[in-house]
Amino acid sequence: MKSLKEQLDILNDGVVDLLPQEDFVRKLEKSIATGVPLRAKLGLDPSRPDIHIGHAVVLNKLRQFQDLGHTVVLIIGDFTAMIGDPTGKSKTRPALTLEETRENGKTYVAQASKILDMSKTEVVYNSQWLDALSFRDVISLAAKYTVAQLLERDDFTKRYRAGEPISVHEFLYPLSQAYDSVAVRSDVELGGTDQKFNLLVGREIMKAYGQQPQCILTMPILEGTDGVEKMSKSLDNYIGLTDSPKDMFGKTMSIPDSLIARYYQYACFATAEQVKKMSADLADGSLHPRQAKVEVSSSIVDRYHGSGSGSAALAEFEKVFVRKDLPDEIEERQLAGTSHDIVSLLTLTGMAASKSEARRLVQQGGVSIDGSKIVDVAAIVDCSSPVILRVGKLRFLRISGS
RNA sequence: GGGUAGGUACUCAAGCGGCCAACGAGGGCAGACUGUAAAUCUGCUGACUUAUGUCUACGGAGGUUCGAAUCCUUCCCUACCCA
Repeated sequence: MKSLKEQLDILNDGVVDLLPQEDFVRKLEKSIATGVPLRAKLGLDPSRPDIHIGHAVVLNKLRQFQDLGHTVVLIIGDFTAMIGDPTGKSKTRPALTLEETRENGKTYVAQASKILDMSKTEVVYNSQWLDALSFRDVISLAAKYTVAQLLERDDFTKRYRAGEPISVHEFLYPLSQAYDSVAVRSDVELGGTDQKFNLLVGREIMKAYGQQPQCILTMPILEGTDGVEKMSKSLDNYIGLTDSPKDMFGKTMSIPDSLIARYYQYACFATAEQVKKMSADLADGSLHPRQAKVEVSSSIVDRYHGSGSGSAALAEFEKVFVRKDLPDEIEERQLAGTSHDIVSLLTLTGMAASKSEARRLVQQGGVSIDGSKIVDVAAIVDCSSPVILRVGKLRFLRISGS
């Protein structure tokens, strides 16, 4: 096992908060002395099963814990997902069935295993203990925290001031997450900076249940490919762990320059030194931003698709966007009939959502067949032999009629 | 329980009897420029056989009117104040 200082250096790297530091030092000392690994907790929301590289920021940190010999406890929030939306943001997020949450949980864990060492990972479902609580238990849990304390949470404060609704179960949400910490006897809970409040509630509640309170560790929230909003699937600015090498590469290339170093630091396995060097080189102009992005993109692709796949993705990228060639692989589509007007072709293939949209695309010059732009809305396309339909810059389809 | 202010397209937000498929902003899409960047600029952004056309839409259901997102009734939902 590494020394206290070595561990602290590694674990503090890149974090926003690790609180309280003294407490954490004490826990580490004890772990080193007794040889008992720390239990690092992460709660996962299985309402959406796809992990993106934004989630990976925290998972990377967990991996460091594992590499130092500690244990990771992944909690699948199946109970909470059954109840529904805790953020109040989307009123429509449907409550999931138990089966769905289990299924999502599995997918989630499978994706997480691309980063974590599963031999040092415990996976548990929080319905296991939350389902078992009686109403009396819930009240006694709720009695351990006050409304004023809950209202301290940033988004509650804002919504309350703005006169927006806050449901009681939303108050219960941080409490149940905190109870998870009690149930798994967490030593340290990780999360994005937006989780800070919830993690701290865990600390308080653990004390109230007579346990040693957990420490909390927060990691930055990675911005999505738009460079502004946090990465999320619903904003469609995410890079998924299961994205194809091509997409992964392309999406990473499209991030704004200001994010390059951040992605290098948090999405790749870059050391603090390397990040520093890249930032400096970018700043003094010795490294072209595009080149830096190529490095970051390849590194990300390599990481999730195996080494070598990054350079393959780069080659493909150069081909399509620099030399304007067609991509290697184009999705194929069989259609009945050998000639269609362009509008039906676009809607039949799903390249446009409606005929109006299809017309718009054509009128704006966004549609081409075999490389030549279609300008006439009423154009008839002969597809007795396969043709390449292109919409916008990125969407290709090979169509053959029959 | 009482009072007040509200519920408009993906989001925010105008409109308050015909000129409203509904101002504006954001987002999205397409085009120009580029490093597939970002920023910027231009256009589009309910659907339908593209038609000075039809249909569907302004919380739900009814009603008044030649005509309603706009007026009335009622129901549902939200916040705030009072109890």
